[in-house]
Amino acid sequence: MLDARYSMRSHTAGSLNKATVGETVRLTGWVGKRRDHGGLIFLDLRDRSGIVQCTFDPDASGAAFVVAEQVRPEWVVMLDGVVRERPEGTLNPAMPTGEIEVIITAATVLNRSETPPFEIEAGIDTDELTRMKWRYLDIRRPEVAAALVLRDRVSQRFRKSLETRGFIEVETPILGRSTPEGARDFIVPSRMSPGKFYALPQSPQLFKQLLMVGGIERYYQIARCFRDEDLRADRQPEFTQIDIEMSFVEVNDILQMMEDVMREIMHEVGHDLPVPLPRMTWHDAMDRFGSDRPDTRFGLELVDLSGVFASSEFKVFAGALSSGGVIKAITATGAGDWSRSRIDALNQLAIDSGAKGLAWVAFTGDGEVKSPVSKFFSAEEMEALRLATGAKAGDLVCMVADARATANEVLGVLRLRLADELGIERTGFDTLWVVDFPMFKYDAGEDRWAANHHPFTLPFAEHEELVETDPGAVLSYAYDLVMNGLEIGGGTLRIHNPELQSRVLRRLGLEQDEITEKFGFLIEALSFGAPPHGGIALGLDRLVMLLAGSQSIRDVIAFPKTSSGADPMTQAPDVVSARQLKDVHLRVD
RNA sequence: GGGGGUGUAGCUCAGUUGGUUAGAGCGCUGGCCUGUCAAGCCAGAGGUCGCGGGUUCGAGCCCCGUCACUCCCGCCA
Repeated sequence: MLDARYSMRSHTAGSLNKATVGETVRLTGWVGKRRDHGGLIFLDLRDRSGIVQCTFDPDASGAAFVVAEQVRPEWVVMLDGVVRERPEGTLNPAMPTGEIEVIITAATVLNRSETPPFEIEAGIDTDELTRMKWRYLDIRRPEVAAALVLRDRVSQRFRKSLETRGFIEVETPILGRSTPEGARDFIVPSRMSPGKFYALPQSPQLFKQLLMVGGIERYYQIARCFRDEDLRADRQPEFTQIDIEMSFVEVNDILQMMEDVMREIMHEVGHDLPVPLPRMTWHDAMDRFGSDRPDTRFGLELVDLSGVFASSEFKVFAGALSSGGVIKAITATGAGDWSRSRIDALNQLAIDSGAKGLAWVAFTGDGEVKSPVSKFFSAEEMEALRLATGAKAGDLVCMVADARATANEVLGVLRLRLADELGIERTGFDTLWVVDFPMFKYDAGEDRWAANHHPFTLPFAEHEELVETDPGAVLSYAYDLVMNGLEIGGGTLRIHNPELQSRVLRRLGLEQDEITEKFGFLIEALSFGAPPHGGIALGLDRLVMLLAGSQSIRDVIAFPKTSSGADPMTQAPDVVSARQLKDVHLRVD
């Protein structure tokens, strides 16, 4: 809370209310709106705490009145005056300070201001580029400042909650080494080691594990992370993780700790989080929602129709089933009378998402059945389809016949689109765990197995031997925290056995000498009595974005970057001098 | 790397089939005004129509290229 200590002011603007009526105050801040009535001037004074109306009456001070005539928006002023109740009929209930005003007796201009490129007030609709170019002006706007305050409260509460549970904050290096796997690294040339480079951390993953080997037992850090990948509304090249690691724990310990901490965070900012949170296996999430970060605030769940069409004459269905695939469906309640072009758009979305096409049956409001494929269905199959999907008149059944993973993913994309188009309202903070992720996923493009979370994830003990023989079947002690269909955190138990760690790295296609070269320090550390350990990292930006009700993490970052990774204010990135390049032994084309 | 959207006054936008001097609201400047809070009234200033090229008698509008912003796919352990 901003207060008047250590400052030129006696009070903050937002602190004035009926209780301070009669007090003589000195305020400092920025000039907002000015309403000049000729013989009387109203001026909104804004500081971080809020806005208060200051009234300039020549009868109170002729000199102050002259100043008020001259000041313009965003000038910085110091105002002396007396708080008083507003006259009958001039109260402003829309303003927190709307019951009072300050009659100004002396006014000092501390600094002048150019006319700002956009108006400094809530609710403006200005291009983000303009706002970013003068971000310091944007930050003066109450809603931007409020987002930063919210972010501060969340991180402060995190610190407090973790500190009271015996965690200590430890800083880890920003200049680290590049390791294979994961995102593209931001790299930093080394002056003292010609031709060699540091990498900025994608996360403090290995260092926090080494802190566990170091016996710290409970660590956390509000850590900046860097990934040189393309941006999105919820992705910036640098972002902040609440990074946590614990020793001597099982999955349940970490999830319970996180739930307790999350409940305290949410409480801090005025929301209830009922714990324990629901837990859903990755397999169930994919099967029911077609996503590993399901938004469970609405239904439209996926239904398996493989049984219904087990002996289908329809070649597309029969073919999918005979090659080990499935027929799955989603019932769009209320879409039965959609136009053909609207359904065609869904079909295109399905194709773009990897399906060969969308088979659909529309049950129109007046009891008709429209479908390009129903002619291939028997009456019994049609009836079974109705039963299995629960489709009624006015509903649209969308079906995908494909490999299970493809069918799930396509319908998962479709499900979200349908929710949008059907106007399904999604409010609140829908929070759950998705657990038991597969250890590996097959990268068809590179024809190799990749880590699903990261290469340090502990596989299920009973699946260890499958690492070599059937990697796709290996499940792992990995978990994601999902809120409103967004991954806001994720973690794993870690491998603490050096042999197992080497086996996993080999599975990922690394040669032994490469493992020794790039991960030798880790394997060696594990060989010196590494405790069982695990942890989690929360995306602070995304969490605060959701809490702020924003659509973009740029809204909750003080100085964000554009989608091309540039900062329009400082013009970063920029060229450097020939001398700087020479120092770090680089030549640029 | 690919796809969609956007780019006209400081800001948000309109701009017809290609046709005279490119408009509006807000903001800004000046004037009037003692209870406004989106103050009001009057007057005024303000334009590289993102940039480059092309078609045309003539381009904000059509074509080609390019840049920027934004959303999405790829990518993001």
